[in-house]
Amino acid sequence: MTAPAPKELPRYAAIRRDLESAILSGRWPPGHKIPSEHALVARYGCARMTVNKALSALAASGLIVRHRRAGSFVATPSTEESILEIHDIAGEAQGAGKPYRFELRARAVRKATATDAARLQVKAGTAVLALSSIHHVAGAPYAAEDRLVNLAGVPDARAMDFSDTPPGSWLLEKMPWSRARHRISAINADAAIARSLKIARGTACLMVERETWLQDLPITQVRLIYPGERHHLLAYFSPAGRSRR
Amino acid sequence: MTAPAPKELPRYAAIRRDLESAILSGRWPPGHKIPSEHALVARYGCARMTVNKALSALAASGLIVRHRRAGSFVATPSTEESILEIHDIAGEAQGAGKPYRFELRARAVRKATATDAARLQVKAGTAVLALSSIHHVAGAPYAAEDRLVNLAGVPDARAMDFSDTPPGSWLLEKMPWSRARHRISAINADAAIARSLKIARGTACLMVERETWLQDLPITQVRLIYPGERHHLLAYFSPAGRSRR
DNA sequence: CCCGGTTAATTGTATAGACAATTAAAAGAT
DNA sequence: ATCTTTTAATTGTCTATACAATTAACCGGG
Repeated sequence: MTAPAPKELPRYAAIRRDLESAILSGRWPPGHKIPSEHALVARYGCARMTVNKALSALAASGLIVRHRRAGSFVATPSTEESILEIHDIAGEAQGAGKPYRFELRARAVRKATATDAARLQVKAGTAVLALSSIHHVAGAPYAAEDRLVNLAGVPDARAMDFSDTPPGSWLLEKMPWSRARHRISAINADAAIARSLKIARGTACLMVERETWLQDLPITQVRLIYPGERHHLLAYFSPAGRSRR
Repeated sequence: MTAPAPKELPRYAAIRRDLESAILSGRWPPGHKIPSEHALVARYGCARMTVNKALSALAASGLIVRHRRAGSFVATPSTEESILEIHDIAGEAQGAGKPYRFELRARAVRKATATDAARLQVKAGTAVLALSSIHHVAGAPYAAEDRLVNLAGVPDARAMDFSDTPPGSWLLEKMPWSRARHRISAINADAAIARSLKIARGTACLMVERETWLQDLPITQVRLIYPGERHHLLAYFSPAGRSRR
C-alpha cells in the first residue's frame, strides 16, 4: 500500500477553504471585497452553483456578508458575537448610558518570562507586551484587566500607546481571530485585587481568562476580574450552534 | 396600502422551517427517520436540489444527521455540544475515572410560588417539580444543584423518581430544547452552601444558572453552585459561531 | 445642482439531470 | 449458519441554465 490518499476536498469545500484562509490569515482584511461569483467561476473553472455554495456557507457562518449588486465582503468581526455574548457587561453598562473610563496602570514590553510563556502559550523569550489596567464605570472600578499580547502576532501593538484606548477594543477591531478559549472561575479577592477594585478582601470575584488565537498563533491572553455578585456573565446557547441569527 | 405582505419564505427555507418545527416540537423525537429527499420532492413538488439545500442546512446546524443509503435522522442532542462545553467539569472528572455519586436531598411537586414563577418564567400556580441535590465526585461534594421543572412542559417528570438519576441527564436525553440562557456569577458561600459543600463560609463559589426553553415554553431552571477556585468553566468560541465541527 | 428614471452587475433561488460514493439489505455460495 | 457478493436506496456533488430581486451607478431633464 502507498501512503493514505491526501483525501481531496470536494470543489466547493476547497473554494471555501481558500477564501477562508485568505480571510483568517488577514490577507483579506474586514471590508475587503471578495471576487464576484462570476470571477470565481472563471478562476476555478466550475459552475456558479458551486462557488455559490461555498460563498453561501461562508455567509451563513458569518465570515462574509453579501449584498445584491454590490458584492461580497469580509465581515467586520462585530461586537455582537460570542465575545460580547460571553463577557461584555461593560457594553451593557455603557449602553445604559453610564460614563466609562479606562485607566492604564502599567505597560511593559519584555521577553516572555516562564510565567508569561505559560499564559500565552509561546516560547519563553518571545517579545510580549504586558498591560495592566482598570475599567471604571460610573466612577467606580468595574473590572481589573491583566493582558499579554504576543508581539510576534501583533507587531503594531508595540508602537501603540494604550493609555486611552482599551487594548481589547483595539485588538478586536484590528485583528481577525479564529479561536478563543474562556476559562471562568470564582476567586476570593486578595489584598491587591481588593485595593484595585475597592472592595473588601475575600469578596467573591468572577475571573474570566480568555486566550485568543489566529489559526495556531497565540494573539493575546487576558485575565479579567469582576467584583463578584455585583455582576454576572450571560451566555445564550442553542444546541449545536443552530441558528445564531 | 393594505397590510404588509406576510413575506413568504423561499421554498427551501419553508421546507427547512417545516422540518425544524417538527423536530423542535418533539413530534419527531431524536432518532426519528426523516423522509428521504425523494419523498420530500414528491411532497413539496420541487426539485431535489431544493430539498437538499434545506436538509444540508439542517445537517450543518446539527439538528439532523445524514447517512448515505440509510437516510436522515433527527440528531440526538449530544452531550458534546454547548451545554457541556460550558459547564461540564463533572464530565471531565468522570472521564478521569473518578467515582461519581448523585444524592437527592429534596423532591417536591407543588404549585409555583411567586419565587418559583419568577425563576422559571411561568405563571404562579403552574405545577412545578422542585429538586435539590448534591453531586459528589471522588467522595467529596462537587456541586449543589437546585432545580425547577415545568410539569406543563415535561409531564413525565412527575412520575419520575430522581433518587438515582440526575435530572439533568434525564432531561437532556428525554427532551429536545431550543434555547438556553446561562447566567454565571461569583458568590461567597453562605452558611447553607458551606454546609452542603463542606467548605468554609465565605469561600468564593461559581454559580451557574441555566434556563432552558423548548420554543417559548420554559422547561427547566437550574442553579448549580461549584466550590470556587477548585473548579472552572471552559468555553470555546469561534467568531460568529463558525465551523463548530 | 438635484431629482427621477433606466441600466446593468451581482446575488438569490429554482430546475432537471447526471454520476459518484456509501452502505444497508438482499441474494448467493459454502 | 456463516461468509461473500451483488443490488439498490440514499445522500453527495456538480453542471448548465433560467429568471427574479436588489440596488449601485449612470444618465437626462429640470
